[in-house]
Amino acid sequence: MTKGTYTYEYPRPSVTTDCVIFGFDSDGLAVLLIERGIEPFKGCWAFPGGFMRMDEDAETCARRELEEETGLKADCVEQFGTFTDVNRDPRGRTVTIAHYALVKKSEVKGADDAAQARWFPIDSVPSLAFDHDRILRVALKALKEKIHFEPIGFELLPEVFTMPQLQDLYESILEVKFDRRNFASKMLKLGILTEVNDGTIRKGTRNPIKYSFNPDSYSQMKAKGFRLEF
Amino acid sequence: MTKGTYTYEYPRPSVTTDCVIFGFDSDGLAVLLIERGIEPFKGCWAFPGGFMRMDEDAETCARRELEEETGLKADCVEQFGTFTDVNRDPRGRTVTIAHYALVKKSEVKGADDAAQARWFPIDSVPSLAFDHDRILRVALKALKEKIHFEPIGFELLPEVFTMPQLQDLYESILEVKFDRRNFASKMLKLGILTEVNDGTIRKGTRNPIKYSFNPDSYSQMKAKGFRLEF
DNA sequence: AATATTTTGCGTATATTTTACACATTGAAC
DNA sequence: GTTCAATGTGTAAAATATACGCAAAATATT
Repeated sequence: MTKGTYTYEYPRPSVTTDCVIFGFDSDGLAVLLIERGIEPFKGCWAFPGGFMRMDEDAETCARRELEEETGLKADCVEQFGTFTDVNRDPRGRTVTIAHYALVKKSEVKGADDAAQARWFPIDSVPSLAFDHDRILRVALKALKEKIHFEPIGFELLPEVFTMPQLQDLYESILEVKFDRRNFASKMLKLGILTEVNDGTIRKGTRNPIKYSFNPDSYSQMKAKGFRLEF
Repeated sequence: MTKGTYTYEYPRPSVTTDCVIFGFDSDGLAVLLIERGIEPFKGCWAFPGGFMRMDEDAETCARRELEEETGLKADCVEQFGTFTDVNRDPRGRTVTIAHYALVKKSEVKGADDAAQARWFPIDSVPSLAFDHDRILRVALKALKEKIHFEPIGFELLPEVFTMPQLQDLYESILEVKFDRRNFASKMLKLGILTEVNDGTIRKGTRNPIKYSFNPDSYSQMKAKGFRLEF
């Protein structure tokens, strides 16, 4: 990106993207934050993000910033809102197109590359820079609504997972408790899970059955029209 | 808005808002379009919209442009997506924050003030300027999803309406047919409708009962937590 | 004017879905 | 070894959704 002088007849706001990165493991839902090294809000935690280039669209920008700042490549990146408050950035008028990214925390290695990146459990997120507190609230709301219609949950789990893990995930995101048996039967009835035989013989019921998400069944199901209610 | 010279170190896209205006009457769902008087896309139909000022947020901008170009003041204006394709505007890099506005078509008088504004039934919309075809598709999808959770439908009806009208509205937006009796009982059971006594004595069943939306009951219901499924 | 048709409200029977819940098995904890 | 917690399976009851009949009167038809 070339620094120089760009002149316009009317003033223009800066356009940035921000990325709310959701991860999930046995400790529940978490978000990846970056500690700001410079003013404003130096030392505060914030979402990775940055200025949109003239030759990239918003999602491309969000993915680029995500990788630059955290080393992560997410499969699922989606915009959920644009934040335009006049005073949201003390440096000057800036609008940000906010995205969420869903990553398999189990596969994340590079997150530690960026020394100042850290996962925070969703209920232990500190006060954030700019209007990022508000952005996080909206992101969570968007995630909750989205999981009712699309199986985004599977983006957050390892390739192979168990029914209790899947239930934990839904319960973490939706902040409700389900009956174990009803959840399992409902989920299996959807027909988008494939039982994984990893060679080991399941002796007791104590060690759970392993499943993987079946994208083919899902596309079929989607084509027919369906409901994914929880 | 002052014209002049504004210089930045990095290039910036223009930021606009666009407004997909939905209206409803006995002919079904419709959108209000503006015929473009200048290039590019001169003579094409498009959504009202324009450049965001430095002292207004996106929703304020959308409302302002809406009023300037159509004379309408909508109660309900909400952003549903930001469109950022690199080549979406031939004049230069522009991102637009798209909103939908819901207006009571029965109360619209000023729409004809703008000579080149016209309502189009939703299934007779011509090919639009810029990427507005795509924006309309996304707007309709957003509307469909939204009506499942919030009673936005009432923004589109007159203050006083009948059950068949309400059903027509839901059927127009969701593109499905409901059983008349089941729809009515479901809707009444929500407890957000108030029967309106307009003095006239209802003799036959042929002339329908008049209702109005009760915002108080709705807020109560919302506070308790609820589902608005159709 | 007489008759047929459509529109509206109300209520009920049936199918489907959701919810609540008990027990047997076995790994883990002590 | 004994206790505890985690997992899989199935069933009965409750709630909800669906399908549909009937009567009254305005409107359309002849």
